[in-house]
Parts: sequence; structure tokens; C-alpha cells
Amino acid sequence: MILHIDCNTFYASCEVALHPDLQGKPVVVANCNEAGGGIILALTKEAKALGLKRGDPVFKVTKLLNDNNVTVFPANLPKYVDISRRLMRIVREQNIVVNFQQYSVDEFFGELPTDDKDQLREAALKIKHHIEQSTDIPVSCGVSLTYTLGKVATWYAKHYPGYEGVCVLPKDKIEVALNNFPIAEVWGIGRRTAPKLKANGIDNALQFYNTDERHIRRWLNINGVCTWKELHGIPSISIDNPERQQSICHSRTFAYMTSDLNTLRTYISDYAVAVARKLRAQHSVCLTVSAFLSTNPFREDLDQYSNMATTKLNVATADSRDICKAAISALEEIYKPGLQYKKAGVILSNITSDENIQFDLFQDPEQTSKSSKLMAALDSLTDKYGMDSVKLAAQGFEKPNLNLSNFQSSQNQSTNINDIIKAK
DNA sequence: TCTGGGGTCCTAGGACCC
DNA sequence: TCTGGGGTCCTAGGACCC
Repeated sequence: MILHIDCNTFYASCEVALHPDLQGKPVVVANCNEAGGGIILALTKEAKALGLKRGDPVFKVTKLLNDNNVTVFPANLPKYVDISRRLMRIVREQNIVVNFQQYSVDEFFGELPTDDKDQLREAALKIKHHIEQSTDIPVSCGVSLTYTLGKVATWYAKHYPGYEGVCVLPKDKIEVALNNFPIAEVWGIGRRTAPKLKANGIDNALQFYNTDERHIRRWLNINGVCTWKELHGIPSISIDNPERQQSICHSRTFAYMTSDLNTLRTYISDYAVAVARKLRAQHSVCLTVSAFLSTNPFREDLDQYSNMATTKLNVATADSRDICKAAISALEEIYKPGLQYKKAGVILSNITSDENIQFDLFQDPEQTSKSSKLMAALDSLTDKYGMDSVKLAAQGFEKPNLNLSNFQSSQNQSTNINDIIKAK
């Protein structure tokens, strides 16, 4: 049987775990980046009770936050990733779950080697309590025949307090469970597909389950059929993590809009350097570099435009200079003067291992080895002295600041020795 | 003033081949 | 008068996920 573990309001729970005095109080985590603003990413149930929702722009709910003394944390992803790894390690050490795997920063799947309903519930409760005792992160557990049904079970574990955070969904209870399950909540059925199904008279998961497979194939794609099979208890989805990412992206929304090509060049250069660094961190090279731009979709009074261009390289590379050059040339391809730009980014794709690079017929292999030495030096300087210690000239020495100046990041209690919690 | 960022997979259509 | 049939590969866009 499949076990699904889902951390409750994960980012908010991490902050509460690191600030025990906030236990039982309204806490919100928002991804305030250098551009300020941001949206609510996670919130405790006390914050939800105030009417706050995931996705609310912070500036729209500032009064509500202030009036109710809500603590707002800027999101600190590396910290949450670190806590998630600890959780993973803790469960593996417990040796109850087989083939335990991370699905996302706050979700995990594994297998429990029994069919007995009581034993399953007991095992899941044991795991849940161990996690909570070791990390202070509350979790919900679902157990069923497939990943998708496991997530259905977890939904019940979360929504019905009687389950005490653990729901086992055996084969003979699937139809009952699906009958009370909104179609839009099914894993794999998103905001576009749910209305399409509703138009065909499918409102809940049981109606979807009872629909002929051929109809599903016609209305949805092959993934829809996989979801349908999973609901029938037939495993059809794999969650294996690929060895290396197929694309790497870095993008930012600016606090202030700009129409200036030179300014955009310097920001795109920053992003290109950032993605190149991520690429080298996973020992990869890429063959294509894309840049994208978009205006502010919330400003209906302004002309809207959004576009992306891709530059192909002759030889796969992880050299910041090549990637930056390619990103700038892609930017120049899509840039249109006279528009107010709000967001830009760089995406790397066609990614392969840096161990076997196919050279250009006329290229000097010496050059590649020089490049990787230079990049290694650049990375170690950056690690030691910070992101801006060594820069490409293209990143600019002085550039218009499109971000807010009063930006403050949050503490790294679990990843930086200087931020470690002091206990008295 | 202020509305995120980072991924995967599938498909239709176009370009090409013989 | 009449202009086929069978493939592959790539890409942009759209769906989904967290």
C-alpha cells in the first residue's frame, strides 16, 4: 500500500517550529523578494480563520495583517528545503516505510508492506508522531492503493478531525470516498480541466471514476487516463526523480517597470549568471538559452506584451559568459521599445552531463578546459565573498534599481551558524 | 508602491525525409 | 481531368504540479 505524507501549511509550520512563541498564533509566509509586495504562500490555520488566503497579494491585506497582529515572514526556501531533508532522513531512519521518496518540498511517498487496515493505520500514526516529535512539523498521512488515492486519503485526513491526521483508504471504501470528493481536488485535474468535466456532467470524483475510459481519453490527454486508472487502484504514475533537471529557470518580477533596453540587458545578465551557476552546481551543460519578458498584466491601462526567444549554442556549455551572451541576444530579439516591462527571466534547456560534451568540429578543446577552470574559480570566489564579488561587465556596475531598497531577508536558523537559535 | 517562482509532460502542427 | 502515402523530428503553447 502507498503512504502519502503531506506537511500541513509547510512554510508557516517551519517558521512556527523555529519560533515556538508563535504557536497557536496567526503566521503568514509571503515570498517578499527584492521587489517587495509578493503574495501569501503559506499560512497557519489561525491566519486562515482571519479570512486570509494563499495567493493573496500582501499589499491588499496589509490592514488585515496589521489589525490582527499577524506575523509575516519572507519566504526562505533553502531553509525549508533543509528542514524537508531532515524530515526525510528521520522517516528513513525509522525503517517502517519502504522505498521512501520525496515528491516535493512538503510531500513524500512510500510503501507500507501490509494489507491489514489496522496495521496500516498504526504504522502511519507511528510515523506521523515520530516526525512531529523530531521536527515540530505537523503532517497528514494518507494510505491507499495508488499515489492518487493516497492523496485522496490525505485530503480526508486533513479535512476530518476524527481521523487524527491519518486516513487509510482500502479498496472497498474507494467509491464512498470518491463520492464526497470534488473533481477539482483530484490530483492531475486542474483549473482548466475541472470545468470541462463539469460541462459533461462530472462534478465529483466518483462520476469521473464511473465514466468510460474512452470518454476520458477523448476529453483529456493520456495523463487524464492515468489519473482515471489510479482512482481505480491501478498504479499508472511514476514519481521517480530524474538525475538532472531538464530545464533551469531564473526570473524576477520588478517592483518598478522599465522600458529601457540597457537596464533589461543588465538584469537579464544577472539572471543568466544565476542560472549558469545552478547549472554548474548540478554538473551539467546546456545547449539552448531562452530569455523572456513581459509587461504588467494587472495594468489594464498599458499595452500588454510578453514573449520569449531561444538561442541555440554550437557546443553545450556551462560558462556564464556564453550563457549571458546568448541570453542577451535572445532578449534583443524580443525587445520592443515603448513598453513598460515588469518581469524578465532566463531559461536553460537541452541539459546534459558535463562529462561528455560533443565538441564543435572546429573548436579548440583547450578552450573548454580553460573555461571550466575559470568558472570553478568564479564559483569559489562567489561562495566565499558573495554573489556580487566578481561580475561580468554585462551585469553592469551601476544600474537603475528596479527593486525596493528596504528589502530584508529572514533568518537561516538551520543553515547558517550565525543565525542559530540561542537557548537559555 | 505593491499581484511569485520554479518545474514536468503532452499534443498539434509544421518542416523535413523517401 | 487527374497531383499519394508513409514516416520522423522539432517546437510552441497549454495543461498540470508544488
